Amino acid sequence: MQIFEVLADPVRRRILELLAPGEMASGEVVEVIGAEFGITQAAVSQHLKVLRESGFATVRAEAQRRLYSVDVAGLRAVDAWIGRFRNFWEPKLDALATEIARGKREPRNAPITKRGGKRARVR
Amino acid sequence: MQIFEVLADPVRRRILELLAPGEMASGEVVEVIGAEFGITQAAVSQHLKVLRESGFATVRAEAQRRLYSVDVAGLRAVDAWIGRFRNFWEPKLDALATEIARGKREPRNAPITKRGGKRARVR
DNA sequence: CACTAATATAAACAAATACTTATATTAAGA
DNA sequence: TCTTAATATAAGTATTTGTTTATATTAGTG
Repeated sequence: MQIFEVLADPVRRRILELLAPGEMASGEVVEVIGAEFGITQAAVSQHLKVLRESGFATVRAEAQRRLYSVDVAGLRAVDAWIGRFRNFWEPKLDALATEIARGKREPRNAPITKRGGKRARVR
Repeated sequence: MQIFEVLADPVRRRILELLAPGEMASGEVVEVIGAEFGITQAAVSQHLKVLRESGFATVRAEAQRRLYSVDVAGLRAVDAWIGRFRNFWEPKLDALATEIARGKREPRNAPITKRGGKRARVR
């Protein structure tokens, strides 16, 4: 399953939120998710499997219990894709945008001459 | 459609990549996506509709053409959700991490004494 | 106005997937 | 070893959704 499809399901996103503070046993996840979404243990277990196999969660055994934790691999991959668009709302990091930002800052430093307004850069 | 489901489709993700450099006519998108994925104009048009209605793209008309652009709303929303986990792989932003970062900056200002190298901060 | 170009929409269908119930696995405890 | 606890897996089903073909819309052109 593709990483973006993994996050497409609200139950799986919620499970990741539950795991965020620290590891959690399958049973505890079943309780919370069961209460919130009204689905069975089997369904939750299948979601946990998806999270495991797609790099969003890891498990360790402790007796019969399975303790799940967040695996950053999947989340980082998603973040990396989004990151290619981040300069759209955070132009600071872009080289060109740095120049633009400097241009925008000029009016602040320049003495007020004749109401420059928007028509700077008249060639 | 939920924002994460929007990104779950590889065609829609690719369309957003195509729009990233700047606006693009529907027809151009159809050409590229059609070549890459082998789907029809109708299919692409429906994907564009999804992107529109979910806040990932905007359109403006120019004669019969529809020029699509990236809308950051959707992407920001996704980024915000991911952001809640970012401290897993970028602990810098954390309050505690800020202090650590300040500590790391010290050697830059401090005069070179005895080949500081990596072992500063020996308490 | 008839025709073409560019795009969107409708209807129908097939594949994917999130669920269910039922059962299997694995470990601890009497 | 029998039983219980905790979790996973199997099989079946219904819903969702991405696609296609066919048609509708909207704007320019002869």
